[in-house]
Amino acid sequence: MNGPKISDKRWSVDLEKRIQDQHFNDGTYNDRYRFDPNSDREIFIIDTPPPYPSGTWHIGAVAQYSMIDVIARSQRLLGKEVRFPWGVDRNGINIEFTVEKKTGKKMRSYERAEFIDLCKETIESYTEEMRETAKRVGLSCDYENEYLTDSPDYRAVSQSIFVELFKRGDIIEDLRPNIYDPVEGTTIADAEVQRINRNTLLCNVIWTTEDGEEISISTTRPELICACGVVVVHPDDHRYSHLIGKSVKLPLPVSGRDDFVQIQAHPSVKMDFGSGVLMVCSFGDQNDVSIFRELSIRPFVAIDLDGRMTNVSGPLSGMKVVEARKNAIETLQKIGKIDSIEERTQEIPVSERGGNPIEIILLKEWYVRQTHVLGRLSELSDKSRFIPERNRQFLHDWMDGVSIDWPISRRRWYHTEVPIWYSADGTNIVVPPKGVYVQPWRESPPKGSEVIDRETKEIIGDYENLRGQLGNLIGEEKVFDTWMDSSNSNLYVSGYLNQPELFVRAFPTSIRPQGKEIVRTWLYYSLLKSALLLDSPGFQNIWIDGLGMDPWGRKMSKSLGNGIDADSVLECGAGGKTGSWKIKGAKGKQVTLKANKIGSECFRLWKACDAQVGDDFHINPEEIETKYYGVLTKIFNIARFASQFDAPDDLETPPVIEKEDVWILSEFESTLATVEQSWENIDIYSAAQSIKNFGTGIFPSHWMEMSKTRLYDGNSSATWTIHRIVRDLLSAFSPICPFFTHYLSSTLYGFSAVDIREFPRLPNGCGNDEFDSMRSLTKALVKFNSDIWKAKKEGGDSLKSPIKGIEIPKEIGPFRDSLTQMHNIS
RNA sequence: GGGUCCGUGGUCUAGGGGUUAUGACGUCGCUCUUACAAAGCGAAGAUCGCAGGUUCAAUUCCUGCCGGACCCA
Repeated sequence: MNGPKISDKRWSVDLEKRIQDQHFNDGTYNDRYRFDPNSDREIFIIDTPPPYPSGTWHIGAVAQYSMIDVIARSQRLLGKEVRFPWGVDRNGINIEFTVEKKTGKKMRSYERAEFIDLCKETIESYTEEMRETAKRVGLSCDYENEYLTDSPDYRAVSQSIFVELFKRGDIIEDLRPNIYDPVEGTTIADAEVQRINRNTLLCNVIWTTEDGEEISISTTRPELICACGVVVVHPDDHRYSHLIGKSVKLPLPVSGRDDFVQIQAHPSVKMDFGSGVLMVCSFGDQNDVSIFRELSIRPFVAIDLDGRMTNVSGPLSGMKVVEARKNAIETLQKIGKIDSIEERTQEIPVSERGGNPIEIILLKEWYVRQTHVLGRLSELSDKSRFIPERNRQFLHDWMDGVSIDWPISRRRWYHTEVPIWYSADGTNIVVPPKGVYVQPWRESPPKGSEVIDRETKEIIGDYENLRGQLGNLIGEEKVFDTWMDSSNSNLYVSGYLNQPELFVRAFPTSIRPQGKEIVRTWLYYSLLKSALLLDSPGFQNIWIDGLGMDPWGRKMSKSLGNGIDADSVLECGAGGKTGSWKIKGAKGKQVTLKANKIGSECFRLWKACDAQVGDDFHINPEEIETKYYGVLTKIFNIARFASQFDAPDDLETPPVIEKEDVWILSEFESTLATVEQSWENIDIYSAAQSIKNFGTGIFPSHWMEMSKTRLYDGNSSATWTIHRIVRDLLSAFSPICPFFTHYLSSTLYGFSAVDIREFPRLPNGCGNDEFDSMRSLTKALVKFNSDIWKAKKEGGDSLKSPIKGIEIPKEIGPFRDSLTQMHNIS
């Protein structure tokens, strides 16, 4: 017996940072966490969500990533060969907006190449910050093999998948009404539309029928009267049944079209909205689009790509939509066609990224066909396990609502290019070969490209041979929706195209961890890709976590002012610096939260212990500290206590084990079994709870107190037991607190808990046959100890003071000597 | 309007048809015991949102309502 091997008196954030520095810089990092695709072990690939760098990393997101790391480390602990990739999603309109904002110039005022360079530079600096935070929170990713979605490598895979799907006919080009953001000048997908409440003017406009009857039609979009193709009423609405079949005159002047439209019946009309008569315009909203399609009415293009009114609107032509609306109302008022105007709040669709009211515009775009595979997709997704199971519903809800194909082309720049060239006459197209990244807007097709008939999709031949017949090629200028790239992540990390041998072993990808808010996009599109390309489920496990909320249960957001920066929590307590957060609450209240020390280990422990997967979790730094820092202190001190007794050389072969130790070993074995099963089930919460309960509960409070005398006497059974338990407990705990357990296990046992590749279980010879009967004594033992503690407390005695007249219950008789000494019973 | 989840001591939370409902934080009291006061031990504190129903038995299952959060239309 010596002094404790651990010099630090307690766990601290500074110690944590020292360990981290060493961990990342002593040259062992890559060996530890590298993925070996040729390993004989079971392959476990994690489709890490590639984060989008935007300056600050939200604490809720970091919490989620730290749990993905727990999954990675726990699977390694179970002996699997884990690929935990570090990818960064860098395509997209976000970074374009950032650059526009920073420079004060809109994208289209730049040369395309120059703008792309600016985006790349800007996003690189954000990416660097993000890497640091990832390391700080302990993500054991393969940083050496980082992938970036805007790299030629990754984009080549995206483009190859596009070409593959195009050849199969699953990607088509078509002129269809599309959701369009006129301010940013690009098409967007259904999934990118958001609804916000806004005050609008509902105008009741007077229209006159061919018979001279006046009817009132309510609309919030009078500027679209010029695009009206039909006026509809509900078939059951007796007020208007006599009008069905009649014509009605448009109340505003138009040009180049008939100014009468027919009145028809349609069940989609809400009888109690306004007057119950509805004008249907191309393309006012999704309902308008479907009525046009249903009644096969020829659409009028009323709004152009710049968001201006076209010729059909007569005097409004050339005006922006908002201006045209104002003008239309004025005109209608002047000619006495306004019955009334009321202000009301209305939900209007806006683009998620730009926040601009969207329009529906007829455009030629590229689409991934999806409506035809929804049934199959649903079947395939049933083969994936959802964690938690109930979150499967989010996917089904979204799939139930999918009714149109996915438009994947965008009129932006910092994205993957649609890899297509058109022949001069437009009848043929050229596509690049597999695995080559191309930028058709500024380069010619590379060697190995193919010429395909644009209509039949038949392959005509090699570009090299046919180039003379194609005329001057026109490169496609459009790019992919970013989801088109990110929805390939699981294919990419599982080796699709680049590592075919691995891909056979590794697909479907072991696990997709993600937040529930992107089920309709990232998850859905990924599953769609796997279904179309491979007719396969895509994932074995889909782990869907809840969202990080503020301490009052509201979503954290910039606009609410209730966000918490990740670094402020991770660095809280480093160098003596404390943390303080001003958070806006409901009704203008503001609260200041304070904490002295948190750091990554405490933060991870909190997230692992505090909420079941799938539940939204409240983030309150004060609570993280008060509830979980003490747990680290406790376990730290247990290890420190153990370290003063020399560990037996052989922790594999038990000596003769005494009753007290058989008892705690039986409890420990049961804990280990639960933890192993929980790690197998990807159930972080249960694993964390079991470890915490054992490690801060009966082990120190009951067994250690009961065994102190024997430990100080150098009893071999007690010494073996304490070291075996501490050693294995640290291993089992290492996925949650890797730096903490790394430090303690290295100091005590000369190896790191994070390197264990076989889940620890107790050997034979620990009295295993008696485990069940011993474990049944726990309740009585705990009760006996509590009673004595209580009695001493009530008598005002200290715990070490002697106590008389205590009868040790028969069933815990085997522990008589230990208990007598522990409580100083005389 | 639809979906999902939630409503359990002051706060957060576990559980789940059947003894005195789990744990944590906070509160209070005691204790510096050869690991730990940035700790330990103990105590008080809950008609398990409301109203019905099923059942021998409901906090748990069902229905409705109320309240909250998120997602979607």
